[in-house]
Amino acid sequence: MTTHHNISLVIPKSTLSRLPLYYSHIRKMQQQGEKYVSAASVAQSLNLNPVLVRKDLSGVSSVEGKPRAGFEIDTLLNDLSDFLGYNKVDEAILVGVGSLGRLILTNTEFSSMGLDIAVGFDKDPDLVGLQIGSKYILPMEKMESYIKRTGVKIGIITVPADQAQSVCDQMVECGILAIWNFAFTLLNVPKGILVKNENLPSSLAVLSQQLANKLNNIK
Amino acid sequence: MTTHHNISLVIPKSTLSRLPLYYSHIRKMQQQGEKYVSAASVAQSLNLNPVLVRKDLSGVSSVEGKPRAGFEIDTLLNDLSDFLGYNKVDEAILVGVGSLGRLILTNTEFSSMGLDIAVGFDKDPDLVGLQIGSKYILPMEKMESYIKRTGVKIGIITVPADQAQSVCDQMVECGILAIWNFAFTLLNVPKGILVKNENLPSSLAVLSQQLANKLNNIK
DNA sequence: TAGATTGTTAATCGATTAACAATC
DNA sequence: TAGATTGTTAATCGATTAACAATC
Repeated sequence: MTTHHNISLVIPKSTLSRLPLYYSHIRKMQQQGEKYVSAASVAQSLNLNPVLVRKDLSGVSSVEGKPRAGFEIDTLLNDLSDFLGYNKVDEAILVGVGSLGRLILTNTEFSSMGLDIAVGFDKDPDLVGLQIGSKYILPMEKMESYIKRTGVKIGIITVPADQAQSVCDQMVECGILAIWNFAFTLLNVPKGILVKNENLPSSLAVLSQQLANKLNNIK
Repeated sequence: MTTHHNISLVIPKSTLSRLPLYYSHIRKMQQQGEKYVSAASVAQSLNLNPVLVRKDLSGVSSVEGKPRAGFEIDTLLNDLSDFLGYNKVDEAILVGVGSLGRLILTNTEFSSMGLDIAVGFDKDPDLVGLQIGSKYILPMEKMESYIKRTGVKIGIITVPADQAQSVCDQMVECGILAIWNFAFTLLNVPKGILVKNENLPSSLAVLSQQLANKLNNIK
């Protein structure tokens, strides 16, 4: 007996972070004309433990996989994109239109993944009014009314570290519920507000320390 | 009895990824003229469990913290930057001088964290020969000889996903040992090669799914 | 001294992996 | 049928948290 139809199934974060990888890999197979895909083959291609992939997929697939064959690709991709919210678009705002902010604003990939960054905000008057890609830059003073009017729930922070907390506070005050933080600082938020930190220095630390250990032959 | 002097102490990845945060927070306190810092206060400022911070710090500090006072800031910062390799500079090369590649190439923060990106490589002849910030762009054909001549061990991949594996293979072939991958794809590498993936779509998936759950009141 | 803070040991929690029966 | 693949249950592993004695 299996539990299906992802209703109220709690999917762990770790699984969630692998789903986009599965999606893009399986998408590629679909484009190559494949009709079926097995968890086993996905595991092999992505260098993951097969049990892990089976468990992940069985958590999101609306139908059981068929022994020997695997999953029907069309159905599985549909379930994955449903699950990842690629089918319904979330709006977001971005604050801090420096080089990183610009990069994110103009990246078209996000929209295919269900995130539409509606506008950018910046305090620099020289930037205000400009159009970056197809996105307008508004002054910080308009953020509050914008959030309240549109009900947007996701905020992206790409300001320097020392301004991040204050931007964050403003966002939360106005009703933002989820924050994607690219500033190198941890944010203090009230309980219930979601924060995802994108922390390059931390990643770098892990990598270079591991390399140092390796070179020192400290297993 | 305490175990100290981080000699061959294995520090878990999770700890490692928090150290840069500690460093930058404690650095700030130093600049404000503080002499001592307690694990407890760091924990509170960064919204972390105090036991976690104590354990992390006791793993890297060369001296014991003093009950009631905490750690002497100067010593602790020194230990942290030693540990994180901020004192000795690692060289790296970057392949793929698109907008993200450029951003990383010109980011001066990395050099203060012990990573010096020496040159960029790109296959686009229009980019080759250019100087981005202070860094030169070389043609892909020169990568092999560059790596072999300089003995550089870290490679940064900022090419599109469909070219990432081939760039990775070339790097490994030439002797790169650690790869920082910004392309949205998992890389296949021989055992023993370190890879750190910087995966924005995965982060986004986690965040937006959590938000969706929250909005649906599915606890 | 009293109490804040330390470092350690044990308990808990969550995610991954191993083992295995079921099935096309 | 035989064997590849499935989904599940139990074991393992690693990281976080709780409890506590030691100390300035």
